[in-house]
Formats: sequence, C-alpha cells, structure tokens
Amino acid sequence: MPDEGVRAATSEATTHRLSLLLRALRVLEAEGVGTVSSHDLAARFGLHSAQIRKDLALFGEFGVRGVGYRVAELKDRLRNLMGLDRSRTVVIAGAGNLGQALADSRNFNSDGFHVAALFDLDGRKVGSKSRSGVSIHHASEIPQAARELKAEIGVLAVPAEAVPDVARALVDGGVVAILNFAPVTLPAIENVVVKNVDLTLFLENLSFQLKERGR
Amino acid sequence: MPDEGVRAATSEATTHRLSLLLRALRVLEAEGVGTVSSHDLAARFGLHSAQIRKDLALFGEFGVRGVGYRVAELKDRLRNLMGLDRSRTVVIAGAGNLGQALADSRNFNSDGFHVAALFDLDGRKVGSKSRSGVSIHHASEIPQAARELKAEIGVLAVPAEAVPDVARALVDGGVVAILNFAPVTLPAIENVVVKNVDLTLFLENLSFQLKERGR
DNA sequence: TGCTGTGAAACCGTTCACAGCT
DNA sequence: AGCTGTGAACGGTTTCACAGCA
Repeated sequence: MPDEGVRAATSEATTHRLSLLLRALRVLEAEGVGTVSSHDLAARFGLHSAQIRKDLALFGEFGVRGVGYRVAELKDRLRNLMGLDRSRTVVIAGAGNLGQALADSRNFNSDGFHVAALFDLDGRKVGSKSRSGVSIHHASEIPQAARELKAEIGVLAVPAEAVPDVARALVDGGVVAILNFAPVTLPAIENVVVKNVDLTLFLENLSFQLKERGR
Repeated sequence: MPDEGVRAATSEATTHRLSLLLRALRVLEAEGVGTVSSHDLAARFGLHSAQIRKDLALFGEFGVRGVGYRVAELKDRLRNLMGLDRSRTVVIAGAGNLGQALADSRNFNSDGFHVAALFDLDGRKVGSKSRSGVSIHHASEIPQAARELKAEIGVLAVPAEAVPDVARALVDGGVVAILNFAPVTLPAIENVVVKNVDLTLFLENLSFQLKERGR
C-alpha cells in the first residue's frame, strides 16, 4: 500500500523502468493482448519479475492474483501516475539542428507533450518555422512567450555558455521543468525540476566500455 | 590498488561521474588551475568528496596527499582510461533531423570521436552532405561503407521499426558499439556494446517528477 | 596542517521465497 | 494451480571517519 503521507521521490531507476513498462503496455494493447504477467513483462527487458511488482507496489495494487495485470487498465493507471494523461506545453530554446530535431520529433509531440515554440538568437531563423510548423521566436521573447503559451517545460538546446541566461529566462517565463542538452551541468533551481542530458556522455560511455573490453 | 586480474565492469554511475569529472578538468585546465582537491571537484556536481576519491581508487592512485590532484595529469590519465586518447570513427544511420544534428554536433566530433558518414533510405538525401560536410550514403551500403571507414561505433537515429535490420547491417560492417536513439529497446548483441537512449524518456521523467510534486 | 586513500558503517535497490488471493 | 504483493536476505553503492603521507 502506498504511504498516504509524504512519499520519498521515486528513484531514477524505477522511473526509467516505469517508462519502459508503459511503452511495452502500449505495444501489447495494440496487439490486442488482454492480460500479462509480471514475468512476461520482465522478460521483455531482461529484468526479474519481482522488480516489476516492487516498482508497481510503490503506487498501489494493480494486478489480480493468479491472473496477472489487465493491459489496458494498467496502461491507463500508469499514464495517470506519470502525469501523461494531459498535455504539457514544451518550449525549446535553440533552433539549431538539435532544437529543430526535437521540435519536429513525433516523440516530443505525443502522449503528454506538445512543442509550442522555438527560440533563437539568429535573426535569419526568427520568424520562420521548423519543418513541422513550430514558429521560431527571438530569444529575448522567452519570458513573455513562455508565459502566454503556459509552457511548463523548457528544453535547452543552446551552447553551453548560453545556458545560465536562457535557463533564467525560462524560469522567468513560468517554466517549472528544464531539460538541458548542453554539455554543462545546470545546477538545481528552487521549485524547478532540472534534468541534465549530455549526449556526448553516451558516446564516452561506449568508448569506456570498449576500452574495458580491450577493444 | 586496482585488481590486476579480471575487473568487474565499471558501474554506470561511476562511468557517468568520470565523464563529468573529465569535463570539469578540461575547464579547470583552460582556466590555468594547477591542482584541485576532491572536495572542490565534488562541490561542482553536488557530490561528496569521498565519492570522487572512491571512483578514482577503482583505477589506481591519482592524487598527492595533503595537496590534491594535479589537473593536467589527472585529465590526461582519465582520457586515457576512458579510451578518449584516440579517435574512434562513428557512422550514423538515419539522416533525419536527429541524425544530421548529431553528425554536425561539435560534441560528436571532438576528443575521441569523429563522424565519418550518414546513411538514409531517402533517395533525395543520398549523395548530398550534412551542413558540416558529412556525406549521406544509401542505407544498403552500410556494411560495406562501415567496413571501409573502419567505423567502430554506429548510431541509430532511425524509426523504431527499422532498428533490427539496421543494427544487423552495422554489426555486419564491423561496428563494435551501437548507440540507439529509437524508442525501442535494442537487445544485447554478442560482442557488441549496446546503449539505448530514448529522448522521450527524459521528458516523461520530468512529467513524473512534476506530478510527484503536485504540479 | 591538509588532503588522499580506504576499511567500516549506513543506505538503497534488487532478488528471493512465500503467504495470500483468485 | 497460478500469479500477485511483500517481508527478509542479499548485494552493491554511498557516506563516514580516520590512518597515512606530503
């Protein structure tokens, strides 16, 4: 049973697995599968079944003993749990390759999110639109535009040196979560959820693993 | 002292911290800082100093008691440790927004890596180049071209449904590590280092954290 | 004195094993 | 019988605290 009081923040690992779980449930539902066991689910990700059950147990009881989990129901409850049952507005700072890639990504515009605006300093880009039609505004308009659009999530796809100023502008615009792709750690900001994702680190991770394997 | 025998694979968490550490050391070196303590370093990432020392202790002794770490020396030893002291060739499958963004990224073309080719199915793209000059070849040429370029790392920036075939083509081309950005888990492949990175999951993570904080 | 390197302790996440429900 | 939910055991990671060296 979940604690009704203050709950500790869910661990990164659990959060990640719940996302994968939801993805798998969507596939199963599309395939017309009605129920699924923790064992079946775990096998999809190379996990142990108890892991799946423990992750879910943090939030309540979801299954039926002797039967398993009803796919459609569990999927809906997970979406609700993760806050994906409503659409949050996303704005992206930096209309370079990466910013535009994210703006046009199907994955950034489905089930819980939609990209409402891009921002850039480059006057040649300002006023135009990304391939999928997201308007590019001048970076100086971030606070005002973010507020008008009721943006909740800001994405940083700008150079490292621009991060502090742009992050501040986003927060001024009322954004409550920031996803930072620049290769610099954006420190914690009060009342804002910050996540740093440096794509280079994934490559370095591969290099390191290759090195450890003697390649 | 590091074990001279078979070493357990370094944990994900340690790998990640070492990358951040290296990034910080590069900045410090550029600033002309000569030595730095584990405490100073830890403060940069909101970590504990013992964490830094323990991470490094996995690989040997790097510091000077009473003094700290010599920035330039530690940086060089870390680069060597992570296999970044040589340049590995990267090829990218999928010349869409994301693929081209990665191909042109300074971060994917510095200190240890360089992107040698892009591949796509779209005939209109084949034969042209990305903004920074990376040639786009037809996907059918992946095995041969990867081999000729001596590519060690393959990046998947293709739709989920194309992942299995393209991954196989990369492995046929001699690639020993794959970084998969498609929203589908690429299962382990023998003798290949696989890393799955779904950008959507980072957004979902933010959504989940917002939900937990009652936003 | 100051800071590293490291055993020991504390903490957290995973796996086991089984009670309990269908 | 089958599968969930969960206390207990386990294993790994982080933090503490201090010995040892410059």
